[in-house]
Amino acid sequence: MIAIELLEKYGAIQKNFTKTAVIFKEGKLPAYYFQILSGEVKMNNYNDDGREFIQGIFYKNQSFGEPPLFLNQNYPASAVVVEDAEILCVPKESFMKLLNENPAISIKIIENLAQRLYYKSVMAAEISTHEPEHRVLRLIDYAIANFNFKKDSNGYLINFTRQQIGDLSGLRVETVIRAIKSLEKKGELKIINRKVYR
Amino acid sequence: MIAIELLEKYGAIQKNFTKTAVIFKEGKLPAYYFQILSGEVKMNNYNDDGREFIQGIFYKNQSFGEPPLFLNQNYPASAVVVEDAEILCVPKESFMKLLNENPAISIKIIENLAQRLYYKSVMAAEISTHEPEHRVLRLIDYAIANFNFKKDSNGYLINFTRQQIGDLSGLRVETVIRAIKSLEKKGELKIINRKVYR
DNA sequence: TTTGCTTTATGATTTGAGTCATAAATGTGA
DNA sequence: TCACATTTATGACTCAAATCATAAAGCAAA
Repeated sequence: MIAIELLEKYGAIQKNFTKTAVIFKEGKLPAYYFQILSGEVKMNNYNDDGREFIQGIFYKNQSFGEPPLFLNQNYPASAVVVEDAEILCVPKESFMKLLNENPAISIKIIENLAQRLYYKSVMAAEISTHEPEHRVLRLIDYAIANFNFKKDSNGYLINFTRQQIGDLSGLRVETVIRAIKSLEKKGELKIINRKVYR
Repeated sequence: MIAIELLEKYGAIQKNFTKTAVIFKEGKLPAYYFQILSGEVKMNNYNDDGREFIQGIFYKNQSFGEPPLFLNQNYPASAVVVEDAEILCVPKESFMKLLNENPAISIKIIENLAQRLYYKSVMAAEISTHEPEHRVLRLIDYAIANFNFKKDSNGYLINFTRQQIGDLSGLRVETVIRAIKSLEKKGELKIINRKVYR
């Protein structure tokens, strides 16, 4: 997260998007640095038969879509608004200027990218070698550690739908539902009127 | 890749490792920045029943294992020598000093991490939503674009064993062998005395 | 409050990658 | 050159997750 004043100094403009709006499309060239002021954004892919994979979900104060920006490559995934969002957009050229003139920001960016790589590494190993229950549990634990899920007397409320968990972990909804039920039986998590707690 | 002279200025020492040596273990805290002078290194995980997943393979002039270094987190995977390797190691503290005193290097690091995130994004989507042939082909194409595989009249020689392709794409050897055979039939690649060309 | 959409849920069936067994070709080191 | 490990290869069988079908609960908006 970069200070809003700094972004504004480099020509950031605010854009507002409503639910389901597409911020950018897979395959397009990046033109902006994006930082979320409010709302929720996901990055996703679709395979040939329309099956979705969610690369990540991003919230207030988080940025997204930087890697292709730094590499001058096409976006490997699309960005879609999940909850109405206000987003600061800094044009590529001025963002690069910002970086060059503010070395401390580079370190922030490095930490941010490192964090996301870490997540991808863990999930890659999960997805390719572990069974569904393990995958679901790991995803939930990662989400607790990284998103600000609310904690109450039942534990952390996992603010994902079963479908989202599936799309993040490469499983089908039904499989996620069954995995969650089974994990509940094993005492790994709780289901209280359809909401998942851990 | 950071200039060797610069690394030496910040106290880099060279260590030599032989095939199968473990440079660091999953779960340990990072203490060094590593850059390869010669040889080949893989980063990998094992799941509970001993199945391997290869996070990435690294060659001359490449660095590896930085994300946890920047985050003060445990390594999410181990680093194992694939071909005898000479490696420059810079102690964490002096590497951080190097970064602070050389802002241009930060940009390099950012580009490097961005590149790896890009790969992980593509492979994550592949692994979780595509069939084996697609996964194998994408991995091969990525490898051609990023490693210096040799090109001759038959095309690029894919310098991976079937097992390595499997461990990188989350498939079993037999499945990879069958996928490659089928891709050959479809004309997507060639097999010339057991070697894969594309 | 009615209508329609999303989310959770469950059972039956299918299927494709994993598993197992086996072997030949190749490479490596003693 | 011999012994052993690695890599590629193929066929038969298994099984777990995907698929398909269906439905009820919840929610959102008209």
